[in-house]
Parts: sequence; structure tokens; C-alpha cells
Amino acid sequence: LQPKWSVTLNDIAREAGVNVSTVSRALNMRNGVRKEVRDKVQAVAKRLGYRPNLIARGLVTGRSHSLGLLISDIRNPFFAELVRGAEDAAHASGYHVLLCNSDMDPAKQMEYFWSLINNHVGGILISSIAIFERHEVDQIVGAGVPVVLLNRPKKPGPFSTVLSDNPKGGAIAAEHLAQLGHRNVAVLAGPRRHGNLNDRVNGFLRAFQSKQDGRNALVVPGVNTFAGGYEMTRKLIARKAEFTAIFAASDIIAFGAIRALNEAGLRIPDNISLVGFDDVEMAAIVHPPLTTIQQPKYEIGAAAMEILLKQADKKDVPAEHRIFDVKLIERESCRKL
Amino acid sequence: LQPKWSVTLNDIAREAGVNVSTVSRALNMRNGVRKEVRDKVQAVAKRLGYRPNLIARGLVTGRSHSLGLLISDIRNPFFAELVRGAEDAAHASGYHVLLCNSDMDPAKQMEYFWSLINNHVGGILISSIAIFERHEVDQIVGAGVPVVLLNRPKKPGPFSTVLSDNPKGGAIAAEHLAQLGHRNVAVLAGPRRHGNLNDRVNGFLRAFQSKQDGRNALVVPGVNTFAGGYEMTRKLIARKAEFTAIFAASDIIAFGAIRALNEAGLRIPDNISLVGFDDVEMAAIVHPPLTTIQQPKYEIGAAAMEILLKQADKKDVPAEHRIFDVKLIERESCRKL
DNA sequence: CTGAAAGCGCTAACAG
DNA sequence: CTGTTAGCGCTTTCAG
Repeated sequence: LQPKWSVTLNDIAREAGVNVSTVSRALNMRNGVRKEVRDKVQAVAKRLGYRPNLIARGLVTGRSHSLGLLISDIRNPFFAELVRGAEDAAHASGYHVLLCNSDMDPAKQMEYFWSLINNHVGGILISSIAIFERHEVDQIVGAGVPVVLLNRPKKPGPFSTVLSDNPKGGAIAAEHLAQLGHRNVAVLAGPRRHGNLNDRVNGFLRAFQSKQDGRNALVVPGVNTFAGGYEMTRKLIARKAEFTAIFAASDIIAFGAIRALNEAGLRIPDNISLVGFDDVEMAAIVHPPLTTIQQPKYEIGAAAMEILLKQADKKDVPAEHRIFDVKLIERESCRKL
Repeated sequence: LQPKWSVTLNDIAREAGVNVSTVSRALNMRNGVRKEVRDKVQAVAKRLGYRPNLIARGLVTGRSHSLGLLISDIRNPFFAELVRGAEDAAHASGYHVLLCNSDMDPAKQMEYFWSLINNHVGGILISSIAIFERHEVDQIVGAGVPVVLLNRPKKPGPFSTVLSDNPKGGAIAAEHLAQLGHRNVAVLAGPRRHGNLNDRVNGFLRAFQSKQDGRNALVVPGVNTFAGGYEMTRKLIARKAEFTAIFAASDIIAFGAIRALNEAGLRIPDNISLVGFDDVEMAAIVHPPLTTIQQPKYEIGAAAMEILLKQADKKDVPAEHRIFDVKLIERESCRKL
């Protein structure tokens, strides 16, 4: 049907008997074009099925139409929710998102970062690992692209941050378990260097041990996945640790714990109480329905993207910081001792 | 630190005292450059912190470095798994993926499609809706970009397809339920025009009703989400339909059904047996663990992407078709009548 | 209001 | 082997 792969401004210009620049102006609705020729140009464009090449446009304007989304694994439902919020916000502003899964691997993360830079994204949303090395921070800053971090507390510096009140969430979980009479609790902490998760367990520990009446928290590190939660719990059981409750630093870890507990013949909450963190959709339908700390995942993703959009393709927009509140969702995975 | 935003081939050329084209050749490791100057150029590039502008390169080579991923909702764990497979495959070939959530909305889908075209992606993987209108097919073909479909059976035509054997999966589910003695089963079918889901229920219906001994299947349409499964099941209960088992066309629908059943005081599998489709990770840990049809989601995504990569930025590569096998995973959500 | 020309950063002929 | 030139498709001066 079409001889050429795609039709360009030049094709329209020739067909309409005007100059390319006029076509450009006409199509971009700039004023400074007689209505008469503008209509004609637009008619020709339509007839030829013109599609603007945004890549070419971006090259000259210096503005991109895409943002990077650097997370650890989209299969984690927490990230799926977050990414959806971010994508919706980006789409509303006419931007695309490039999805990158780093698996918490610092090398892979930096590789993706530079690759995004090479593709001239307007900004990058990062939620893939907790802590950057100093030289990594320097590199990122040097790249000159706006960055929003979703995994570390606000810090003076060039990066915007948005996150939920993780320490408070941990504290709420501790209060809850303490109130139910639990004195020995295992905390499934996740990776040692994971900012959000660490904040949660630190918040938990501080609150739980504040009252010095023989409370005991046993923290076990691991991977922030279903398999990770499963493994941590199995280890716990194998080593015959004494505990009546578990605080999992994320729901996905809690789900793994449920599986391990079930396999070991331990019943929730009869033998072991369990509280998670995130309140992903599935938390309500696992068995038993999981008591957990809720944080607004979609909103966090959307808010982060909105900040990024403000900064994208601009310079010297100041960093911005937002913290979202958390709350306890009581379901059926905890019992009074 | 750097006065300019980013360093270009020109900067290197000036600094190294050679021509841009020489720099280009040297950096791209093309032969035809004396080792001596190549080393010098590369040294300068490194010192200046050169980053190739892939956007500009793409403009001249006509090749892109990104592919579109057009799905309905990343929050659906099935898609998350699929997307992860696709992204890994793309990344292995140096491509990025643009994630688009269409929510099964045909208009939104076409909007995304054109937007991807305007951004000159090398190909598009579509799994967001079942059936295209004729004019939509024409548009997509006319856009001249390779497309792999994940949601409709192989058809003679320009589109590659990869999917699992949905009819067989449905049939297996039917056999299983029939063998357990169920005669009245409700099937939670999902959207009427959803290719994969329709194939599953048709496969189910054909197998279930083949033996003419008074078997009865009641199919109820709805949305392919957790909320959708919940709603369909509530409707079923409200209308006091008679059934001893449910076949849900997807796990996510099954999860919604579990919630509705629980709320209604119906126990699984004591009162109602339930079988799903997909075998997402959560299927193993909901209560009770869900009997379901397994399909290789990650592999499907990866295979689709590999086909797309073969076709990306090339023309006249023939369409390719792959079908993946499915199998029954027996867990604890069904009982013998 | 419109055309001509320059150029974004890069590659790809074509000469030398 | 290397420099010169042209041009990808588009926007944006700058003249007219």
C-alpha cells in the first residue's frame, strides 16, 4: 500500500506545495500559519497517514518521551502495584516507561542505569537496591538526569525520595504483637542492605525492645522473595528456635513463611502468629488472611512519577521528598497468647 | 564538573585531533582504523566520559533499541511473570522494553499502539485484548512493525503468535472434575471476547459435555481480575444456582471466587470444588492450595520476545508460531463427590 | 505569514 | 587508513 516505510514532513511539504518548516508549524498548531494553509497541510498529513517521528523530534528538542523504571523484580506484587501507579502517571503526561529488572544486583543495576542514560530517558525512578556506593552516587549525579529514589530515607542530596513511613510501620507491628502477649518473636528481615526493609525491622526492634521485660527478637536475614521467606522460616524451624510469632518485613516474605509453616505442620495463628508488611492484594486471601501493615503502593508509584515528571528534561528543579502514612490491617493471622 | 550536558563524538574528535567519522569507526571497533589512533580515540573517549547517544544512532541507522510490551495490567501476576520473561530476553539482546497497560480497553490499546509506533519501537508484543476489528488489523499491518500476539490462536496472517494449549487445558480441567463425579459445574469465563480465556472455556465445555449423561455447565461472564472473580461468584450464589464445582478460566478469577465463597460460608472443597488456570505462584499458598492448569508463563514471554527480536528492525521475516503444553497440578481444592 | 538554512549526534558512502 | 560530505526527520533561528 505504502511504497515508503513511513511518511515524513518532507513528503507532506512536497504534496502540499509548501516548505517543511511550514508543515512543522502547521502540524504543531503553532500560531504564525494562515488558517487556510494550515488546514490544507493537516488534510494532506491525514490523507498520507502521517506519524510524527518522536525520536527525531527528541533529538533536536533535547527532550525525551520516556522515563526509566529501575526495580528489582516485577514479579513481586509490591512492585507491580508501584509500577502501575508510575506508568499511569507517566502515560497521563504522554511519557513512556522503560521497565528494568535488576534483581537487586548492583552491577546489573548500574548497567541498566547507563543503558537508560544512553537511550536518553528524561529521568529515572529507582527502587532496586538500598545503598549506593559513593562512586555510584557520583556517577549518577554526573549523568545529570533527574532521579527519584523509592528505597531510602530522605537525605540531603540531589535525589528526590518518596517512601512510606517504614519505621512507624515496624513499630506498629511490634506494638500489636506485644499487646497480644508475644515475647519471643522471629523477624524475617530480608537483605541486610535493603533500605526500606531495614527501616522496618529497626522500627520493630526499637519499639519491641523498648519495654525491658524480657522480650526477645531473633532476626534472620534472607532474600526478599517468596522463596526467601520460605527459606528463612525453614532455617528457623530447623534450628529449633523458640518463638511464638513472626514479623515478616514484607508480605511476600510472609507468604513464603506460610508455606514453610504449613509444611512443618505449624498452624497459624494457633501455633505461630504472623504479621506482614505491604498489604498486597493477596494478603487478604491467603490462609489465614494475613494481618499486615498497609502502605499505599499505587500512590507511591504515582507520586514518585509525578515528581520525576516535574524534573524530567528540565534542569535545576529542586529535589522533593514525600512520606506516606502506614496503618495496621488486622486479619486472622495473629492470636492472643 | 562538566560544562556541557554530555560529550559528543565531535568533542572527542576535536580533543584527539581527528575527524568525527574516524572516532565513530574507532569506537565501534570497525576495522579500517590504525590501532594507534584507535587506542588514542578510545582513551580520550574514556577520559571525557563519553556516552553514545543511541537515539541519534537509531535515527540514522533506522534501527531502534526498544520493543513495546502491550498488556492489560501488570498487576495481574500472570502478566508479571510473562513480562519478566520478555524483558530478560530483550535485555539479553541489548533491547529495552516499553511497558503499556491497556486495561483491555480497545481504544486505549490502539492509542498505545500508535504512540509506540511514533516512538519507533522495533516491534510490539501484544497481549491485551482478544480480537481486533478488521480496520485495526489493517492499521497494525500498515504500520509495518513486527507484532507477536499472545492472545489468539494461530491464524494465517502477518502476526506471529505464541500461546499455550488453552483448549487442551480446559479439557483437562473438565476431565478432572468429571472424574471426581461433578455434574453441575459453574464456569467463570471472563470477558466474552478474550481469546485465551474463551478457548479455555470452550475446551472445557466440549470435553465436559461430550459424554451425554446429564452434565450441566453454567457459564458466567465477567472481568478477568480478582474483583471480577469475586463478582461472578457472588452473582452465582445470589441466584441460588446449583453447582458442586467451579472452573475458573484464570487463577486470578479463582482467587476472587475463593474470597466470595468464604464470605458466603461455603467451604472449599467440602461444599464446592474449584479449579483454576495459569498456576501463578500464589496458587500454591492460598487456602486451600488451588488445583489448577499450569502453563509456562515466563517461557511464553521469553519465546515471544525471541521471535520479536528476530523480526525487529528487519523486514519480511516470516511469522512464527509456537504452542506450549499445559498440565494439571493437583492440589487441595477439589474433592470426590 | 512563509521559505531557506542550520543543526541535534551520529553513521555511511565516497574520495583521497 | 582517514577526511569530507551528505543526510536520518525534525525544529528553530533568521531573512524576506
